[in-house]
Amino acid sequence: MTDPTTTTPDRRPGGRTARVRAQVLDAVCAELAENGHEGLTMEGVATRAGVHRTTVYRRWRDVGGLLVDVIDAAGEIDWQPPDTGSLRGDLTALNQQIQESLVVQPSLAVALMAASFHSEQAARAQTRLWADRYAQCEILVERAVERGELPAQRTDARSLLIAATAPLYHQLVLLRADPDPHLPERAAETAVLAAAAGAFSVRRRREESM
Amino acid sequence: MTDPTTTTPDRRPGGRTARVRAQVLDAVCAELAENGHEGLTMEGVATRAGVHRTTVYRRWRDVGGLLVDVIDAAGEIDWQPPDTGSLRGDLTALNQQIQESLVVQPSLAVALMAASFHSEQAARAQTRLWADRYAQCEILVERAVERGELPAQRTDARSLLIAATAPLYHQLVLLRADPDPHLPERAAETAVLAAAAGAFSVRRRREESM
DNA sequence: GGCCTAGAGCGACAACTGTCGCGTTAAGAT
DNA sequence: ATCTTAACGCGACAGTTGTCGCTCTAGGCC
Repeated sequence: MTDPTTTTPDRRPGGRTARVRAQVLDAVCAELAENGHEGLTMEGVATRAGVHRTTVYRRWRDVGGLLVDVIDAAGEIDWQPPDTGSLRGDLTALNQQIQESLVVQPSLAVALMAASFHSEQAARAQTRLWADRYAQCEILVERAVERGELPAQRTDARSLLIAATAPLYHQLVLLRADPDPHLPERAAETAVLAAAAGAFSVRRRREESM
Repeated sequence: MTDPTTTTPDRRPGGRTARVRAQVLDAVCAELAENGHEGLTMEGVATRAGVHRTTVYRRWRDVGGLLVDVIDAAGEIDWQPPDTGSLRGDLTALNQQIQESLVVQPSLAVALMAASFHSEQAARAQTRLWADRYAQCEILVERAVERGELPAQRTDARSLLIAATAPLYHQLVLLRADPDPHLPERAAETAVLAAAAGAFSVRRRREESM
């Protein structure tokens, strides 16, 4: 029945344990969505998951531990960057996805960001997730270069992506401005114009001091 | 001694009351700086301020109330946007100020941002402060137009400012990247290039759908 | 100087949070 | 089927947080 090559002398990750983990993580998301990151409490999660407080404390230690697990789980669902046929279209679509995730009520994304200030571990998990996503998105820039939309001169993909997406996060998360339906497109377009003007060309990296 | 025209029938804002307030607000900043937003507790503030717990609870209600007061106090110190003689220089200088405020350890700015997720009131106070600062900065753009650096065609100053500054906040606050000494200048330059390419011209506001 | 009272101090209290030791359940291996 | 023990359930516990009623101090006014 079990694979004889894999000896499991110690850990016991299946059955009840796995079920408890699933219940608890579901409960965390539900609580986050319902009460925001503020209302996320060990007690509440345990109760909603139908599990004893002590269990949650033992396995996840604190709220930060719960969030790490949730964030890591979010990183495991596979996500593909948009592919619309043009850089501007791709960035706009990407920004629209971002805007939606930040604007939807309740926003798990915002709750995770807010909550990741609570715990160093959660912050690191969050950082890892974002690094992955931005790395995945670099293909947008590569495709644009192949299509000839950007000069063959290599472009700093990451900077371009940050420039395109940062205004959304800034407006919606930090400045808490009302969502602007045109913002995704305008931010994307701004980045494309800047790229066309050579703002992200790698050659610029060599200091041309002010 | 007291001004006879100002009748103070109810409130009693002077003397001990004012002293207590000053002690408490100082204590909040000290605690924020020392233990981060995480270690900010009513108890700790009261103790450090040499004041009884109940007093803090009564006057500020909760941590959010304390932060509102601190943020509002920060808004009262008068701040002037840089004036270097060129748009690129101004934005670079602005970004350098931002980067420094975010990177310095401990960063009161980061602590306030993180903490403003705790309380709706603190978040609003924070939003007000930022709105003020960005409004003040619009003069950078006006001066650039007067100098002929930007087309006379009106430019959306706020969008330009956001585009120039957002990458800093995004990298340092949300992505938690290591500070890049060139980032302030590069982000400023990117915004200037985009502006020169017409990315923020008001005419664009009329929808040219994708 | 003396009076009035806003606001601070104080201690007691209930509610909540996190920890611990021990008994029970069921996953995994034979 | 049976055994071993990882992981969960449980109740008890100390420490912390926020509230309340009361007393006392000192600011503002005469």
